[in-house]
Amino acid sequence: MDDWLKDSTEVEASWVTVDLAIFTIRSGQLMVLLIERGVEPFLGRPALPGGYVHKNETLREGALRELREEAGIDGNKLHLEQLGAYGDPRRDPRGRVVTIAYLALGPDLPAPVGGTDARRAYWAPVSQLEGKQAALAFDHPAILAEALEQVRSKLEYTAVATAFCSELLTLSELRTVYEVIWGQQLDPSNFRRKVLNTTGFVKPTGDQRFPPTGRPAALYRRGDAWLLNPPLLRGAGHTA
Amino acid sequence: MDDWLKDSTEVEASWVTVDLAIFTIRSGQLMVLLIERGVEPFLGRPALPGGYVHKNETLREGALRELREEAGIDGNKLHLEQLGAYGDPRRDPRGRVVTIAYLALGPDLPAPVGGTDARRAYWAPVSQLEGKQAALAFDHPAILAEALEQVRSKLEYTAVATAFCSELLTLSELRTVYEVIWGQQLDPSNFRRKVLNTTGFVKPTGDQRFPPTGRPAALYRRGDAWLLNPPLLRGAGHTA
DNA sequence: AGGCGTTTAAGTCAATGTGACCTTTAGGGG
DNA sequence: CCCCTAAAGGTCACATTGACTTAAACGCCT
Repeated sequence: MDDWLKDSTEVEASWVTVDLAIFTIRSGQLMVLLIERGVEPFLGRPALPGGYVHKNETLREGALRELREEAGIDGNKLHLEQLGAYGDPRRDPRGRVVTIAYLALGPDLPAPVGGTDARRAYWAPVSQLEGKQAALAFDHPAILAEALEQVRSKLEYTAVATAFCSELLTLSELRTVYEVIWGQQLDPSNFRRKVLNTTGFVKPTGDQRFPPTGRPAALYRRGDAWLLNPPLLRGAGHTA
Repeated sequence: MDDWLKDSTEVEASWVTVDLAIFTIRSGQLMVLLIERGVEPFLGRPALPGGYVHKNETLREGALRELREEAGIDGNKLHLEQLGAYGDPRRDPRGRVVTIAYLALGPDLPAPVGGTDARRAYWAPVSQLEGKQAALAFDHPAILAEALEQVRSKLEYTAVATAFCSELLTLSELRTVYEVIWGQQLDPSNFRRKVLNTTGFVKPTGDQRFPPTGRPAALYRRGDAWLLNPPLLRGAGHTA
């Protein structure tokens, strides 16, 4: 943090980028936004969207800008949190590039518009990716893996699952979020009891939503609570 | 992540540093290692130890090196994990400096030797600091606050508490770690039951330690488990 | 209108985990 | 030998959980 070393040959300036792991749920699957790289290195390879941090913006502002530029997504409507920094000196063949990975979660997001420096952008099912992650450019396989574990873990002890739902949500929708991301069935009755007994997880609106068939579902909004106490642990689930 | 912008005036290279929040428990208190800055900016002000990342090292290697250089601590003996990146363009008056904060935890560590670029290094009780954090240089008050919350939170659902104990530990010592960091008394009996029922938290050695007075305590080592399932939640505690 | 399938909502019950509290055991020192 | 202290082990009421059952509210079909 001091400049006694700035002139030493051991220290060099770095390029700083942000990379985004953007997740959503579409057609019952957990999807991540990928781009097909339009420039070297890794030309043509799939990668997480991202780009250089500009001069006068914070890291978060940079992430929000890339979200808009590369995916055409308005960041105000989704959850954005920092995942971590990746700075292996050999992670980018062009030289030292430190990237700050961000995790973004949103409700069923629109098909992304092609980014500025990407041939195209598209939603990729995470399930299809977890085997052949080696296809991703740079150290993005590792970033994606950490992002996934972060999401799965945060579902347990925070109310982050509501970020995957629109403003008005039913308990079934919320349960489906857990089921899709954890890849495991949950007992609807026990899930309902758990969520409603956790003060501040969701708050009732009084309105209802009428599904194509079956009893109407009560509509809720996100509550004020962020930490779930006690947490909603995975495991057990439904043996069905 | 692409170089179509490298020449634009909107992008600039950055200095990348690591900062360390090193915690230990000394004389029944949670302590954090601070240095007194020997150079501008913030000369004379307390700060977290840290420094520039060198050319051919990873971020983690840089953190381990600073740990050695500024605090004289061998990083192999303590727990080191990344906390996050701090990159507000105004966080350092000299220009854009992105810092990667690391969290280090260790058993009762030696009095630190004066660092290379610091007037002196010393252990500061966290309790005395939480009020007047504004005294710290840069955005270190925010980094320290996040580090503290990270530690308090990780005690709940990981076995990280053992990082504060030496290789051989008693259940009382482990409980004291929780009590000091959470600032709350725990019931010894319930704590024992909880820890011993969590497979892999600690494993018995068969040996004993003889306190100055009272029944000898069984000695344990760290177990293989990292995630506690179910977690050991704060709250309740001992109403004594 | 009445029965049916479907989805949400609500209730039951045994097993488990937790918090509060008490008793026993194993040392050292007077 | 008794007392003090800290560790270890036990008890009991209560809350939470997982598995399962039952009731309610819709659309649809005949």
